[in-house]
Amino acid sequence: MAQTPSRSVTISAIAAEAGVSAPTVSRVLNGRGDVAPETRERIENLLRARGYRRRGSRAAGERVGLIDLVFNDLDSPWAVEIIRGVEDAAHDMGSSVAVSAVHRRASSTRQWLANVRSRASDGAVLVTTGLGSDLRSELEELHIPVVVIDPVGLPDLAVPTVGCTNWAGGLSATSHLIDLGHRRIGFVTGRPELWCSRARLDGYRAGLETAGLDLDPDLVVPGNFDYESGFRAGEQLFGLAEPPTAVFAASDQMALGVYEALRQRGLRIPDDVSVVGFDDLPQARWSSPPLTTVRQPLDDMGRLAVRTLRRLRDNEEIESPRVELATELIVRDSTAPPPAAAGD
Amino acid sequence: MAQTPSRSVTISAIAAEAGVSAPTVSRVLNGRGDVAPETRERIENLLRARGYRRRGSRAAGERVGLIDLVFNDLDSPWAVEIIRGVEDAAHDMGSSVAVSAVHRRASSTRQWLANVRSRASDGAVLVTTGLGSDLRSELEELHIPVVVIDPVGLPDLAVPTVGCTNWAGGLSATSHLIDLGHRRIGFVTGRPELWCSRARLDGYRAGLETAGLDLDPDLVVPGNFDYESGFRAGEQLFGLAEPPTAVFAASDQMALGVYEALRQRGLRIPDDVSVVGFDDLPQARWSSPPLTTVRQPLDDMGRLAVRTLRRLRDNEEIESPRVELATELIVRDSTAPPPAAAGD
DNA sequence: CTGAAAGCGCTTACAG
DNA sequence: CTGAAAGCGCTTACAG
Repeated sequence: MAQTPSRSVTISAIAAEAGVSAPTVSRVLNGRGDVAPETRERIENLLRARGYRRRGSRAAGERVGLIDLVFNDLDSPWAVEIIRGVEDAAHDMGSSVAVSAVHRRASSTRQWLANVRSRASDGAVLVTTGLGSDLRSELEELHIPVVVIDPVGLPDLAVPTVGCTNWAGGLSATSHLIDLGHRRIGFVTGRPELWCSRARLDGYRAGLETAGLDLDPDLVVPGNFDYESGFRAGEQLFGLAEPPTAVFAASDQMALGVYEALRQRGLRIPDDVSVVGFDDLPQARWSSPPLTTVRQPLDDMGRLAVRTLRRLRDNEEIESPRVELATELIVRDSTAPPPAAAGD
Repeated sequence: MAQTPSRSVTISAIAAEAGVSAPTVSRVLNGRGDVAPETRERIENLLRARGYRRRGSRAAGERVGLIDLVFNDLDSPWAVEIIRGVEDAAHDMGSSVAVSAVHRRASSTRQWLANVRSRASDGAVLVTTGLGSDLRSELEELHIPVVVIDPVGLPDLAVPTVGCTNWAGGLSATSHLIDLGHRRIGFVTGRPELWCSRARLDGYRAGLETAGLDLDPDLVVPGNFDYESGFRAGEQLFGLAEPPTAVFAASDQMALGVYEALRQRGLRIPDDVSVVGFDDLPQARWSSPPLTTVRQPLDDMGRLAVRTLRRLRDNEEIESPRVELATELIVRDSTAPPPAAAGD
């Protein structure tokens, strides 16, 4: 897993290997027009294969002072949390953070890679929601160390990954509701194809099991982490003949959707129904009532990712390719004993 | 206002001016120890005065492909909105965005400047909440073009600034409530030292005046844009003998604080009280009920800032040192006719 | 503590 | 379309 030192991947090295002169390679790099198509292709392949990166007059092992932080897109409500952590840790080592979103625009990734190559950086932190493994291999070709932050939890051991304990989080949220006296607890799932969704669901199951409760399949409704899906799930749950007295949503966004569904039905939180989320975005604190939720330490995950990047750069050992930080239940005002039990 | 081309601010130029050799300047730049203190100081001053920036083997006018985006800190709930816009526009011109927070840590700014100098960038977008004009002048010394995004609205003509129409926004929110039939409308102010707060307040005043309503000083309570201050303002307003039927808060955060104050008093939105915010953060859409608010086009402001930066770089004309983008009232579910008027 | 010399990585005319 | 030569911005030994 040690990075190829890439000491001598210079223009002239590439030129020698390609059997051309340095200026020709330079022309290819700078997109000048007048290079024979086949020469260009040969050189381009070589550049990729050898992981060429512009080094200007910098010394071989010198730091650039820049770390790439790559998102799929910047709509994710937790993006800032991660940015903050990454910026903070990077700042401590005198680096800046280049934030990019590679999105939908497919051409985008290509262009972005060209840009990364020309301006160089000391490493990349990828925030994946299925951020293409193709991107990862392309970056590998640039011989830039890569760490993946994975709030959605796809375990991939080919690359160091930072995540959080989704299962334990799901368990603690469920246990909290059970401890309050709830017996019918709804669950709104995350996107089923993501591992974190399964882990949270399994945590919910484990919580019920521990308490000797049966899982009622009607109470598990699918969501995709979005507000809207939470809203629809809420409508479905409270349209049931025997609705739950509490809902655990696998994201804060969905929990807020449940809030709105409850409000529209005239149900009060937590008097009539308790709600728990997952993430602890700032919004959780500012919702009305403030949301009880499972905190995912996104900023710490960002910090750890940067520190891991540094170890990779320095060729130090990485303890484990996958590190999970602890989640923590944050109890606020959206949970209370169920109405029936209140009279007990 | 045209930027000094800084064509020839090279190490050897500085060396010549300082009466030393190039290697000595290089040593100062790289923080090597063995330079006489007074030589070092002389060179450092010169570097600053001439705006030296490392250029490696890049050609004179060549782009670095990096834009700095500087926040005071990354807690501001609108930070991502701006990041998204800046990233988008930068991406379109093949640049990356280096996001930094200079915060409380005072040493920070110095170190950050050193880093900017060594890695270079094509320009800087500062997001100010009173981001020191000292920082701005330091950046000027680096001869990096600077544009200020100012969601809080300090007009400063020394530097190109992008803002939004705070006054018009305040007016439209107030008129909306009046049109619904409200006559007692509370206002929660922003931080009084910021211009945007005054502009929004004046928009509120103008709205009342247009409708021939008197301003009741009891209905104007101070806030500081934060959630907590909104909560306290809500408590104060609804502790009045004659409370308002609607509240216009100068930020979404404060509007959400008002939500919570109302919930705790058992008052319903919009049935009992209408609430309007300002900003249109994503949270506004996800609050319960979804918040009617004045949209501040933060992403567009970011995009415009980048485009202005490019014009500065290319020495093109800037139409105006201060551009204000239009705000827009977004009507959602937190506003309705007042309870009394409902029976009319 | 400082400079003359050599060298590195890259680009820019120029010539064919 | 390509290369030999010159040159630029910077750094690294080396010598004093």
